[in-house]
Amino acid sequence: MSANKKLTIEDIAKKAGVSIKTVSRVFNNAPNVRQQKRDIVLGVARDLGYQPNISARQLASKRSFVISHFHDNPNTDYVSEIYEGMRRGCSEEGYYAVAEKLNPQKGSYRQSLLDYLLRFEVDGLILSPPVSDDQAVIREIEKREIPYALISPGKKKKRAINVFIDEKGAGRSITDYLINRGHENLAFLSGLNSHAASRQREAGYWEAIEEAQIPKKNAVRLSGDFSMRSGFTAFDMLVKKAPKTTGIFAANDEMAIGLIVAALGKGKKVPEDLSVVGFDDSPFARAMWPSITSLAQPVDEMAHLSTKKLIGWIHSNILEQSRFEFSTKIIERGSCP
Amino acid sequence: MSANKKLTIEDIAKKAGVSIKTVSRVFNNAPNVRQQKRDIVLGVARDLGYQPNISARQLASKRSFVISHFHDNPNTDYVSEIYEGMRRGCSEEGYYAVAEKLNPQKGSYRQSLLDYLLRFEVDGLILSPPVSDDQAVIREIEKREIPYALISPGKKKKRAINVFIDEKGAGRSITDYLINRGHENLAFLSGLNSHAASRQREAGYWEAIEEAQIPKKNAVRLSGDFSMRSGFTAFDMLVKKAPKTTGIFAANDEMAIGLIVAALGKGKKVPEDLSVVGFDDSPFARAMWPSITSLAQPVDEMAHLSTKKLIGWIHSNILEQSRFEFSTKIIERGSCP
DNA sequence: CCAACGTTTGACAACGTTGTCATCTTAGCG
DNA sequence: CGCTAAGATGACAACGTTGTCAAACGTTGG
Repeated sequence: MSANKKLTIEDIAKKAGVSIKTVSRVFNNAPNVRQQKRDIVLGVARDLGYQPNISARQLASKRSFVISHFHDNPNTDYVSEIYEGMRRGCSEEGYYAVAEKLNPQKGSYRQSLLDYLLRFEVDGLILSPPVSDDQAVIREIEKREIPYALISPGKKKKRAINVFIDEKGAGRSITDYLINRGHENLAFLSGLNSHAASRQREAGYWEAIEEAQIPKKNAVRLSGDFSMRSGFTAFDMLVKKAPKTTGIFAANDEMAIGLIVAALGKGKKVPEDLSVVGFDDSPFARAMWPSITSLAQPVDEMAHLSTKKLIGWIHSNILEQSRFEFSTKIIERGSCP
Repeated sequence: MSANKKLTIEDIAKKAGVSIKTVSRVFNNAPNVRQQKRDIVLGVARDLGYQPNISARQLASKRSFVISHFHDNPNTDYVSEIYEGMRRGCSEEGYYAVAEKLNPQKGSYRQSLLDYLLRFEVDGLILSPPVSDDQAVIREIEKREIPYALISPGKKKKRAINVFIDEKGAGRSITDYLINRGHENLAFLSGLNSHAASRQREAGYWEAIEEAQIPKKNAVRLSGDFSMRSGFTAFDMLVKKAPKTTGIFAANDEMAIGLIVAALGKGKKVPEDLSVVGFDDSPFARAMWPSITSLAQPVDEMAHLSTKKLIGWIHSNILEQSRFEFSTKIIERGSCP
């Protein structure tokens, strides 16, 4: 239990009656070790509480055991959920998780990524939106043959691990959710059009509208940019363009909050006069009052899986499966019960 | 410029005409190296673009070159600002920055910290509220003689680096700010009483009230818990207890938002009927509409300084100065212009 | 001018792993 | 039953740095 002294591979080897190299093989899941010995070594290691020394590994193997997450996303909740999933995956495999915020000024942004790759020799990379859609960055990574994973990419890449949700399906299910609750006049509040995800969510919206045979004139699209403020101003637009609207699907929670605040300010009641569904299930969706019904994606799980698969790829040097789809869930709350 | 090959200490030694040990001494700022040689070595290293290999250092010196930030704070904006400041400081000094979220279930929380310390052998620790106020945790750290820094601790510790703002002074200046704008009926919306910072901010509030000779009956205290929802419900309390109030000081931005949303819902205008000042200058203070006047603390700078001083302490094994106070600034925005 | 001491320098052995390559087993096959 | 090839194992040299200790170099005071 208590690890007083520093254990080395040699202690394990001695106690297990094998050479240090065999112990090394076991810990690296190397082939050509008899199952019997493998079990003995693992048993001894567990009993003594042995953990391989990361530095020595790095030095001898010339690998860094560092996985880095590149992002350029002002949404710190999203980013830290990814970090948490990564950290879990890394710590299970004896890797370090590092997060690097890219300088948002275009131009220098790519340069800083390249500098970073040069300096730290990472073993694997995880990219999340919007970096996961930057083809120039991806090209550089592929040129260097660094294994990488894309979280929610607009375009799935063949030589990468792609982890994503069915954005269009999610858009459909939110819209269906509103329709099932009797709303006949709907609005979609879009995010930045440059985000592929927002466009896909919108496609799902229209698909659901069509399928439910709701007249096109009873469904509108408001354009936003993912910011709270754009949700706030979208409300004025809504009043002007489609005052009869009762059900709103916002492409993220922040816009939903902005819109709700604007509506409350104008004396509308939420959800009685206006029902709103958000996207992302951010902490604010919970904290807000009224709390916000929102579609949750399992970001933590997505990051965790990316990490594990990435490490698998690094170890085996083989990319076995490149696409992993996750399912989503609508969390019912006050803004659209 | 371009680093094609891996440079080692040996390359530098050869080119500078000294032994590798001397190069090592230069890079570790070790004493007893003639200034002349020091300059030569540094010059050669700069020309060739040499960076010491972290893993080899770790292995030989038995230091980990890892600084870890322990937190248990749901406010991801705050946490990621700390991480960013740390990361900057670490990368300047060739250290790794790692963030570890403690399991918030009491009980297991301390155990997981201890497990972590055992497993990863960090060189230094940074604690932020509320962990920075957990005396049991601090005791364990001191027992192990690991250099550590406290960000905004309730109690400053002698054998630690303490980095903080003048919470009481900040409370005073917000209150003065409201008074200077002509408000004669004020309210303070408190955070959790267990947070020392909230109590200190409140002390500043009362001090300013007293000094401005505002009758005690024109100043109230509403109790909240830092959550948006508690701000929302505080508004009802305000209407009941002190309907004439026009100036509000909320102990954080989330409560300010909750209160504003409630006020807007009841037909009050912000800032015309009700002026609100928040605390923390969180991203939501900017994003909200109306945007929120808030007191900003330089969290990033505080984390950066902590990191640098911590590394200095680790290197010299001497804690030179233990207290660093930062100044704050009120960012004027829509909710109290 | 020399002894005595502090300052500077370097040779070489750690540090705890993995890579390489040689050797020893084992299983399969004629 | 012997031979071969593949599989399993181990000895030992990397990996790039710092720690240790001894040697060389300066400086000071007598």
